[in-house]
Amino acid sequence: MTIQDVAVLSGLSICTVSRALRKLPNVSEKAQSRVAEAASKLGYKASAAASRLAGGNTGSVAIVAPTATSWFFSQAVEAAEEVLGDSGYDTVLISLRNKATVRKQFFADLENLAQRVDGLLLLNIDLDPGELEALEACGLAMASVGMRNVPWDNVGIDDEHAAWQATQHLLGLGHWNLAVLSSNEHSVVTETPRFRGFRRALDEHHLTVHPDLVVASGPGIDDGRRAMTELITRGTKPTAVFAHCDEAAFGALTALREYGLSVPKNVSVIGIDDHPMSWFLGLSTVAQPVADQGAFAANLLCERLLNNESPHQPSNHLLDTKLIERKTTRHKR
Amino acid sequence: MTIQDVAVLSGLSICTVSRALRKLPNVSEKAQSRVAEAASKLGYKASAAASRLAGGNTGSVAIVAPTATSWFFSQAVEAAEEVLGDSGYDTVLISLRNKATVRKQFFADLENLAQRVDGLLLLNIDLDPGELEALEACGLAMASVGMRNVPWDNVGIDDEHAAWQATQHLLGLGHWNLAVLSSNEHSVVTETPRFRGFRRALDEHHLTVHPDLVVASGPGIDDGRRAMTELITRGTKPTAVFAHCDEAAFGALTALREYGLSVPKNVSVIGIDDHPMSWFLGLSTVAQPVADQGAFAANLLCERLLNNESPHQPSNHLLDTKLIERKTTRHKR
DNA sequence: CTGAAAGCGCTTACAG
DNA sequence: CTGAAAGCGCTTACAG
Repeated sequence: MTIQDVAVLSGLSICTVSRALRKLPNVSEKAQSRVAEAASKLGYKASAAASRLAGGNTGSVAIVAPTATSWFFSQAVEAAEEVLGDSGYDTVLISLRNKATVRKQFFADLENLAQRVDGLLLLNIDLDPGELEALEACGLAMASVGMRNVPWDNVGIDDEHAAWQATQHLLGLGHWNLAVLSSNEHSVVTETPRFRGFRRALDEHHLTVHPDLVVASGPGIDDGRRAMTELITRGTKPTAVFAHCDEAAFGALTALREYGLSVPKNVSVIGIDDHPMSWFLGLSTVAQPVADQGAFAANLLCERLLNNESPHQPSNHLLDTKLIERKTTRHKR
Repeated sequence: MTIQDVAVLSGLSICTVSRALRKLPNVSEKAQSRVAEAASKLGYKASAAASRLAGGNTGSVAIVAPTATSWFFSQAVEAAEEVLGDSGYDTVLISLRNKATVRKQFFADLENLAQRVDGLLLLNIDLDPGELEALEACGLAMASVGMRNVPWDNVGIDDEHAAWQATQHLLGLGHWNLAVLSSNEHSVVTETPRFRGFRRALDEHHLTVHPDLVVASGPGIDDGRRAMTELITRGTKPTAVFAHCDEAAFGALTALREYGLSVPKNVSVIGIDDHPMSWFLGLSTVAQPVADQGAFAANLLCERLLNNESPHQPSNHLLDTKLIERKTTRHKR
């Protein structure tokens, strides 16, 4: 079935039908409703291929994630896929698989991708200048989750505040000897937002960050375990530790257990995320709304796709995070 | 850039170029290599839209999953996406979000989907007869993971054997008072393969399944916890429990802890899957290769897509599972 | 083995 | 507000 069938049934030209279907201006209400009726009677849906070829849209958008296997990305992706689907878009999934080669290839292929999709939803991709440039050059509509200083709509959380909430919780419990498992990207020159939040909370209590109590940790359980082990073998004795994410906190829990330290009796532990396993493990944490971030960003992208004529200021939306006290944090004795 | 550019550069007609690019027969080697050279020099890639419209392929395949958020599906999806990408296909993700309405809509829209993709990779979808029919009618190439008795290539594991391995492990440890957290789909009339494996292992030891020791459990942590709690409050005293999947086992672990029962001292616990958290929690389990299943099925689908002329017998590939002893199973005292 | 021509189903100026 | 015509970039018979 083609647009021709709809044209015949509605008694109008395919050209008018085409316009009516896409709700373009300059179509009489009468024509509009006749077309809508005919189309729905026929169950007609325009061929994506034909419409694309003729200069229209592809009807699909790509979601690009550093990896598709982490709980964070799989939830964000599913939520985004839902809103995209509701707006009639197919979701093409592109995982960079945490590999530099895959990533490089993605950016090299961007121009080709641009002819297959209408927009890009980027999830937590740390862009270097060349990549940013390639993205801007490809002409696709964009939106992102968890990115900073990008020239398109973004949604995320206030990482500094989340870290502040976690740290403040520990401080409020009477702890003052705090360790931090800080993300790998952290360094003396470029503090991560979460580290900044940690430090700010200490500042407010007139405490200073002790260098011996900050240790780098990747985002995985193993990473957290290794970091915590290093902390313990250093001989420093924090009474509480703030891990930059829940999985790192899980690892810290393991290391603590391995060294016979009891949580929360000897040491309190808190993370950020509210990973699905955190409830199960009783981990105190600061929850971030993952599905909401994906859905919100997808909505922004859809809006952008619908009226791409109107240039607008890129917006940055920060969703609320929330402290969740469970069993790994306790008042200092 | 279009096929015309390649034609000019190679000094051949677009028609020959088209054939050469798709490696169709009846193209001289000389033409073939000239075209290949010109195309690579230009970085040419055919427009998916045009090629689709002209009766060719869409260059994309859809992966359909009951949900995209579980570790199993996100791993299978990522692995499949990798092999599809390597074969030049875009992956469109469709999550049924565990919802009947979404599922219904998917099947209703199948005909439209069929014009947007070349093939379907189905992950663990339990088909009713009508759905199977719709799938066969849509004319797409197909392959699946974890499905039974389907008229297309499938890859999975031998569930009965995996359950047998887990149960046999418990039995080998001297346990004979075994409980089972069996999947919800299990009933007296339709035993699940995993339950069958459990029963067969008992049979081989001349043991019988005690009805009081089998309890239904969904696949989630909560489900497992509820099921284990029921078992405990029933007053039955198994010395070992086999959970049909790791997450249910996690829940069982929680319930056991809540009732002051120590694992593995009082009770041994084993699951199936080797969930990413199982290592962390020390759960004994029977590992199944998840990424491999996704990748394998994707490969079968690609093969099918390449030579769709040759009709072939649907194959069913069962990948190996492997017992992993960790800390939740121990010899009966 | 190769090429000229028609056509896939839309959209986009351009007239009216 | 509406329609006739051209064209998007390929593939597919059909000749040669």
